Amino acid sequence: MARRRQAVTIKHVAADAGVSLQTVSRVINKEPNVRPEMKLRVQESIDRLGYVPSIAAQRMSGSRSYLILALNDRERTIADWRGRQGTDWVDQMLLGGMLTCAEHGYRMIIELVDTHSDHIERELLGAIAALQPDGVILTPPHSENPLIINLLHDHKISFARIGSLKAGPGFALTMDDERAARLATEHLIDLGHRRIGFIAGPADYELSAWRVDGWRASMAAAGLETAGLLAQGDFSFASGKQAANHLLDQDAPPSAIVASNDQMALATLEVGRERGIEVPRDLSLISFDDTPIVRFTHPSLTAVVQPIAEVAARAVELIIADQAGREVPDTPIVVPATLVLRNSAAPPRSD
Amino acid sequence: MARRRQAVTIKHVAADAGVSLQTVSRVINKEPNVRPEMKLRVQESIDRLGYVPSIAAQRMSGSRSYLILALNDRERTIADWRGRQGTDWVDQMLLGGMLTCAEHGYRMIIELVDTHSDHIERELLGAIAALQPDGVILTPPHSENPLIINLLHDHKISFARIGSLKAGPGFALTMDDERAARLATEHLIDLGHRRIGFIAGPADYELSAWRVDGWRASMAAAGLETAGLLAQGDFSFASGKQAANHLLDQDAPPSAIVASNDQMALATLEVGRERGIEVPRDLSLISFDDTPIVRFTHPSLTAVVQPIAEVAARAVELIIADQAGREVPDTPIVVPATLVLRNSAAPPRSD
DNA sequence: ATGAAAGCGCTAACAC
DNA sequence: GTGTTAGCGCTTTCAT
Repeated sequence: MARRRQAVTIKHVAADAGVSLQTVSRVINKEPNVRPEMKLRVQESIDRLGYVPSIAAQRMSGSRSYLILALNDRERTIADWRGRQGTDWVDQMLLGGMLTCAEHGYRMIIELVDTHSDHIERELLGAIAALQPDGVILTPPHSENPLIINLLHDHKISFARIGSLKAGPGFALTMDDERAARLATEHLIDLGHRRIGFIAGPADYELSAWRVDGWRASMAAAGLETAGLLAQGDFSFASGKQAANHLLDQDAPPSAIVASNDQMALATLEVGRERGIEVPRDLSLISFDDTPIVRFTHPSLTAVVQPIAEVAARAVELIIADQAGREVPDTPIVVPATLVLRNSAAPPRSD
Repeated sequence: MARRRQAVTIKHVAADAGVSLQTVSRVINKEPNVRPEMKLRVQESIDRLGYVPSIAAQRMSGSRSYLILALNDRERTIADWRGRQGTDWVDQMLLGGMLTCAEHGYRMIIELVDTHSDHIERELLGAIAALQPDGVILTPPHSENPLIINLLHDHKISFARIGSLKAGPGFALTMDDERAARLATEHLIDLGHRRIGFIAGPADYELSAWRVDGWRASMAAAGLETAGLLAQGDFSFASGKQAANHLLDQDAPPSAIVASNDQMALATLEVGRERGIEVPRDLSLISFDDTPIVRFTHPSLTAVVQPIAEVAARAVELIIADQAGREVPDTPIVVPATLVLRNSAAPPRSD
């Protein structure tokens, strides 16, 4: 409504310090070719006047926008928010990403995009045109979407791909899902389990396959069968119930199950309850994600912890380093997941 | 790094449609004085070219920034994120706020500010200067902070105060905490409780007092004592334990307790467990907030549900309406909290 | 109803 | 090392 102009502009600072706009600009952007005393004088004026550069104006004249976009899947994110099941993926992204942004004078903006929509391109172009972000963070299931990757690459926008191993444009960051699945599986093997079931995530998440790979690898290394022990889920509670029932309906049901996410683990817990199977006495259970609620279920769940905040922080650092023209590694950054032991995994019943 | 210019600008559209910049601008901003046919022609060019206005440029020339800032308390928000206790305040703000923003072509940016710091003013001015937001949403405990309110008012920025009843600059929105506390208290009274304890929140949150008021009012209306039944907490788990112990140490301990937030309710539950007091058999418990975890505790908690998403959505609508010069109500918007019954409240033991 | 010109705050390119 | 100039993409005036 109100005609709002910047109260203190670079002009005011320049006048106050008795220098040219350019010199002020140089000080702001920490550019060379300013005598220390000049720099000091300008900085004093800036502080005294409380001057803060306008991002819009900076962006207009072709410099950075100091904005980093974090892309998340619209459908799933909204469903998580609505469902209020404690999924704190976005919060952890903000914790790691936003705080790291702030350290460098950047801001992070959460942006939701449709996975399956064909106007994903239009959506993204719209966001880019409107905001002109300096960088973009891709999260599963978008991290290896060729449409998005090419678009970002063509626009010469720095971007990070969380949950990806692929080389190519953009920085890959991974929590090493394959290793995480091995961690979980091996823990169960160590406890004495021989038949360990696995509930997989949906195929449009690359990490789903990696987790299955990890489980397969551990089983193979221990000389254990996997036939009939893999069930397909889609990360939803309903699919988890179906998968758990499928596994437990077998003639030789598993004595332990690893679920690819918390919702499906919760579903497995409920299926157990329905069937009179007690966890962990009759069935051991390990989940992926370690969202808050799994600490409050009965029993609390042994789980794979995803270091989302840490990964988001690293992603932001990579983008900013790239923006600054600094060298960035071109191999995937690995921030390994860990296993937290709680009360849902125990040795199998010796019957 | 890369010199990134807008791919498609208003100029391209103007050229493509064979009209002046001004006409395109008018179409974009839905201004009057454009013949329908012109409008159509321009719109076609816009669609074909995939043109999206640059927020930075719009902002530069003195119009809106289409940015709304959601201010949250830095310390508490970060603690919540780190603690991973399932607090989903920010998520619910995003759910209601961001989606409503999107409907109107706005974006929401989460901003953290220090409550107690004296550079709160500098911080806020910095955010305003850098981002030039069209609106700001204040959340407790900032909703009635005179420093912030005056600053925003002086800058003629539309703002909403969530969890406030005060008239004055900015739009007040409330979940009617007083009524919510009555709801909880009366439910316990209806169950037959006579001695109902209350664990209050910290004084720097206005809503803390309102909740106490509600409890007092209900108790008084039912002719019940409140002496010795009020304990002070600060929303932390630790303070909740202390408060619960204090209440239960009395000669005539309460048979029911209302806690001003989930953490303190959880703490009360734990204190009960430590003292061999079973909920709800020996002690009924109602919590405020209804964050995800209280559905998974044993027993699950009867709780006051805060319609945060709804309030955030309304706040955004008010700001946008104000921006558009539309009339906005100057009385507080009330989005009442509700009570969800679970398993932590039952009739008192008849001993 | 439409167009032309001026300028928003800042930086890049080029002078000095 | 520092200043000057010319835009960036858009919305305001103000003409027509």
